[in-house]
Amino acid sequence: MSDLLERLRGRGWRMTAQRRVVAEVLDGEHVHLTADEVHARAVAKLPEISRATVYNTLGELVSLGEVLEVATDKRAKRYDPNAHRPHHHLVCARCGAIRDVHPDGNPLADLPESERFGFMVSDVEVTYRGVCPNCAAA
Amino acid sequence: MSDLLERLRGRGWRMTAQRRVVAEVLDGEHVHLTADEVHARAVAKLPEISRATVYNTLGELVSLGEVLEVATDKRAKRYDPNAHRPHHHLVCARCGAIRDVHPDGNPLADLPESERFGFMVSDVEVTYRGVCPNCAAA
DNA sequence: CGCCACATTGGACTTTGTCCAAGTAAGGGG
DNA sequence: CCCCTTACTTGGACAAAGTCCAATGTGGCG
Ligand SMILES: [Mn+2]
Ligand SMILES: [Mn+2]
Ligand SMILES: [Zn+2]
Ligand SMILES: [Zn+2]
Repeated sequence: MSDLLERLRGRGWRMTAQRRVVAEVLDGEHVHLTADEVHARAVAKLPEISRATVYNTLGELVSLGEVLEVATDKRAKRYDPNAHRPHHHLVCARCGAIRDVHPDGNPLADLPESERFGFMVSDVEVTYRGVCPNCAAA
Repeated sequence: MSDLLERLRGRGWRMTAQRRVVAEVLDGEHVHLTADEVHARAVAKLPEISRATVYNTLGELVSLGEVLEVATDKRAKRYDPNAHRPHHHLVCARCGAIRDVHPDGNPLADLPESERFGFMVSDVEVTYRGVCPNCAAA
């Protein structure tokens, strides 16, 4: 994630403690946190960071394409730092656990012309739902 | 949609003016309204209907499987009365217009065992995004 | 018709997110 | 190395979306 910090510096961002902490929180595999979860973890490292700054920073990262917004649950938006490798999501319907997945095939190609209604279709988001091994065992 | 009212009566629902109005509002093709939009249209037909009743009724319809919740935008949930024919959605990124679509192929089959992480995968939701003809013209 | 379990209501409350005016500090120029 | 400019941060007010509840109303059976 320090490459992210490099890229941001390159884009003229001022490097603040707050932005460094948000970037740190968004590091790792299968990370799909809500804004408030990001804030809670950021506060653990930098107690005075505000909710507004977390929202601002996440919004900026999204508009730079460094982080994706995903709508896997129907409540809060989740922020996905894995923006550079296209992927989809597998969500546990019971506990909400989220995994990145890489299905075969190209769902864009599966949408025939007759089903496009004149739209310029550019993107597709696929969410698989099921029950994770943990929840199935319980 | 009067088949819906029949089915509900069969399930022991009391037939109230409010429930009839909500069912009426949810009639038609490509209908994907937010709860507040449902409420606004219901009020036009029955001015004293409350927001709480609209939320209650929508929730009941969803848990009976008569209506689907879809999360095509990242703001309010949308309610989809087309619950009995499986389909996916095509959304305009500019104006939010939503169309039902029926892609070829079965995306569930495209998720290899090695990408299932032990989940029992039962469902998949596909959202295509693009620009509708109207917005492209403007 | 009368009853009562179920349904509806309005408002308070929660969650998620946005906005703003005032204060703070990054970092380039001197 | 310090100062100044300007971008950044902050807390709190506000808004939108949704939940909950005690009081009230009513569908439909007997
Ligand atoms: Mn992801
Ligand atoms: Mn639909
Ligand atoms: Zn689970
Ligand atoms: Zn459009």
